[in-house]
Amino acid sequence: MTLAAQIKLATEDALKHLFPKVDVTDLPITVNQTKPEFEGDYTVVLFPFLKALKQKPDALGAQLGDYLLAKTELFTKYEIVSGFLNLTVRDHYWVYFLLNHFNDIHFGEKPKHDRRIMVEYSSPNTNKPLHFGHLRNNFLGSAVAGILKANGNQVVKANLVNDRGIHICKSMVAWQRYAEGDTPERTGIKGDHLVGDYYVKFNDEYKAEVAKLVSEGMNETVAEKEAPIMKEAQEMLRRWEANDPDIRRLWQTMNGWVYKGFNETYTRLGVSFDKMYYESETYLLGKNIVEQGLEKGVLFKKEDGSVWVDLTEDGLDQKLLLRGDGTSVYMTQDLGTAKLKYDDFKLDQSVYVIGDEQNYHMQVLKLILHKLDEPCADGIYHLSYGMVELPSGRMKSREGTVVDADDMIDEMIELSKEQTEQAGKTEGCTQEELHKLYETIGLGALKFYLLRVDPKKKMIFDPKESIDLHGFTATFIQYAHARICSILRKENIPLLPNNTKFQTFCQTQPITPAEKRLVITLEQYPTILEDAANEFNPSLLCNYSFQLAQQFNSFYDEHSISKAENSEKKHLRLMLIIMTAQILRRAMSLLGIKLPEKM
RNA sequence: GGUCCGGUAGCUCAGUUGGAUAGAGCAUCAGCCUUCUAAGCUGAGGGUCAUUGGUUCGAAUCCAAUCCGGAUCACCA
Repeated sequence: MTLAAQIKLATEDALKHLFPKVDVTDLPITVNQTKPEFEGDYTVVLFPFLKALKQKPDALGAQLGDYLLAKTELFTKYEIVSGFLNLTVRDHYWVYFLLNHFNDIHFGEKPKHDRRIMVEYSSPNTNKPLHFGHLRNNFLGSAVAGILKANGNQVVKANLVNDRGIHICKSMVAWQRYAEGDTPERTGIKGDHLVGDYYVKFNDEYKAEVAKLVSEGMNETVAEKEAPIMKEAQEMLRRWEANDPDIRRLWQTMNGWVYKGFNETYTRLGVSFDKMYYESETYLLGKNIVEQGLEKGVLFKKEDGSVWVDLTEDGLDQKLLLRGDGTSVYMTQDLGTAKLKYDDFKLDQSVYVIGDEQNYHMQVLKLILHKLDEPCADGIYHLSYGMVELPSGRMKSREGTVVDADDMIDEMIELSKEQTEQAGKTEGCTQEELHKLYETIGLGALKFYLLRVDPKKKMIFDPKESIDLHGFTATFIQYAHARICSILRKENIPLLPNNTKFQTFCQTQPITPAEKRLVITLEQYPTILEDAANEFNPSLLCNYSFQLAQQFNSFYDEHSISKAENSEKKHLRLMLIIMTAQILRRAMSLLGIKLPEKM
């Protein structure tokens, strides 16, 4: 149990004993870290108790403080400052905390239990390469999966690939028309980029054809439907759905190129999946659910035969689920896929990492499943994140303003190379080591940059101002870690200290403020890790790790480890930095960020 | 128009189950490498927490209204 939680319990216990006639169970007990300008480590806020207990702050604080001092071993003294009870924690506590945990690799993590959670993320379209916005999605999904796993959950990482539909046919049509048989092998272009180029080509051509028709006097909306290349794409979709072997073969070939490209990118990003779903295999699902809904009377049919759900009672509109001709819409297949996932893995929770533009869609999805009494409904959670925008506004592939994911990775690695060389840190390293280091720093910076802000906030990225490698960055954390490793390389670590000597030691020689700040932060890691899982929010780990690294740097500046005053002090400090490095490494690894031993 | 999300330092963001004088990073300025890695440390300046009202011992945080920005409300996916 964390210290804050212990203090809370002790306070509750104290109130019960001191005021046996008052029901104190509902009183809110707030335990905070004491502000640096006051003496003490943790603070109990007294105000909420005053009315119920009919007490003055000073009197109550004194009673509480005396009780806590007498009944627990935790504190050495207390101070009451205008309604706040500031408690000073015994140095013993911190020393024993370190002794117990400094070498525990899984500190803060929970043992495995059988709650099953699926995290669906990435979910690319196979008509174009991944862009900057996809990076946020991939890092978020991957990080959340890691965080949930560290909290003991059984996690299934899933990717639902959008591999069919009119947009895919557009790339195919353009390739048929203009590529003259070009392949990734022949052109040397990465498969997803090659296909993406033809998607762009389609749009250019389409625009030209529409313009031509309009110049010939056709109404624009009509022209948009009549453009020959669009009709070709629609015809191709019909043939695809009718299982035309030629079209299916082309489709498989081109998707194969894209997957090869995606896999290269995924490997570089360090993201992976346990289960792949393909829309070409799921897009017909959901009809039976709709039919059952009709039988139950939850859904209704209109005159033209189309099937709807009425959500007006929930403050929403009516929503179409099957067209008049019996074909599905997007929502229909999502209903089916939700059930499929649930049946495949017996999920307790199903997390969808999808942009906030689909908030409404996800709300409706969950609502409909509830109305249909589908057991998968309860577990659905939409991890909604804001778009990554450019200073000029949203990225638009048609206007060529997208920042390509592969380019971005290359740029970050190049940037870290420049900065490493500039800092003169390349000496004594092999080319291979340096290559690895640049990748670690570049990718780390990219991931941290995208994960450090609250997922639900949209973020603005200015490509002209490259991502910083100073301050609140992965580089800062990596650097602190490398410094620790450097010390540990030079020091022999006596793993079993003499306990009695240690006890005398920490009674006679108090730990310093810098040491205490560091160990207090170490002690809070379990709480942060748990919060990150509860809120599906990796940015909590970014903030925490940065704070920890910052505190290590101050500590490092103030105290020498190798030249500590005596061997006990040295040992204490070694435990401190070993544990710091370990937590940094674990926390960052959950986010997919590696920490080098030298940089 | 309905619904949802956001508005905190020049910029990017923490802080929102109500707690002490609102915090970081970047940028600006001033210091610190003969000493375990200066990608670092220490300090300074910088705020009407969008606005107004309410709730109370106490509000950036809760409630109401207003203003600004964004998303969404398709027989598209």
